[in-house]
Amino acid sequence: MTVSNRRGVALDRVLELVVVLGEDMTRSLAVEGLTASRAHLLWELGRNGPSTQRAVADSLGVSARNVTGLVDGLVATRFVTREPHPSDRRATLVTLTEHGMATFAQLDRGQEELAQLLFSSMPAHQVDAFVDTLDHVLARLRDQLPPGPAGTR
Amino acid sequence: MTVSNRRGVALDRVLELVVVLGEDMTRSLAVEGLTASRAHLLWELGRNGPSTQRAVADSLGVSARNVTGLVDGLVATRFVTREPHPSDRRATLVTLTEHGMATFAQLDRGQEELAQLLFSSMPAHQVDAFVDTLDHVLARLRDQLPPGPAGTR
DNA sequence: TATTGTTATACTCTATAACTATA
DNA sequence: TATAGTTATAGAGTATAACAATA
Repeated sequence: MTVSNRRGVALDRVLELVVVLGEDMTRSLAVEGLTASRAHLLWELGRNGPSTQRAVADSLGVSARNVTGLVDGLVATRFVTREPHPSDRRATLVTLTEHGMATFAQLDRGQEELAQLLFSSMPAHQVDAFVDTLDHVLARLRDQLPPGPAGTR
Repeated sequence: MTVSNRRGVALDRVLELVVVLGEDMTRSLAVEGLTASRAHLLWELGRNGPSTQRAVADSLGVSARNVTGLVDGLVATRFVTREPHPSDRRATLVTLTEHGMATFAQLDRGQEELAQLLFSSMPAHQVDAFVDTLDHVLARLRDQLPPGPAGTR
């Protein structure tokens, strides 16, 4: 441990959680044939329905060019299709295929299962206290952050 | 929120923390002229001292080829140098420059400051309870994980 | 023979800038 | 004139495989 006091230990644990959770999700997604970025896009489509690439770029907080590449990849792997926009011939509506919708549902179920795995054996009051502490930490982080644009969500 | 119950909320907060903390660290590192991967390498050197690329590859859990590239980048930006290994002429010792050492010290200080920012206004018992909960969550995640190699730390 | 690090090659994610088609 | 999405170009991170130098 680099920081030896109580608060340093807390931060160390948080950073460890970031690493372990990231590895866990990357592994799960790879099984579905997805990368983290593509899964994020798929997730937005599952929540918002068919979307223009512009809307996707804004919600993910990445460049339009990047979205072109991500959609190319998801089209090649049959998760989404590009459909014509009904009223704007410049735009395309990125749309989940059956496979894409099924995968979205599966990711959603996986998240529920993960929540159960992590917290099911914990008493409600402890979960609530944990959430309160996380809210506190998130508020501190946001206070420090620049008021810039940054991807929503 | 996709999961509406108490435990789903807890997981949502954790995932949010992962995102926000990741953005915060990426921003801080960019100021120093580092990427996350290069900072990770620099961190290992700061903790372990001069190391062969093979040792670095093992501690980061990445390929030897990747380390060649990361070290190339850190050499170009003057954070490290490649020094001959005293007894093995195949190997190089990746070594922090003065600038690299100063940057490592600064990252270390930054982590302490972050710990203070996040937890200083919190009573000790709450910090302890938070750490206990994180330990519980980490244990659950590890139980589920494959016993594979994976990068340490 | 085995190991260290490189070159060769390839894929993903990311960005900016220039350009086409359409609003 | 402004917007949606593509092509062109570029850099970082990642990987495997083949290879050279050395152990």
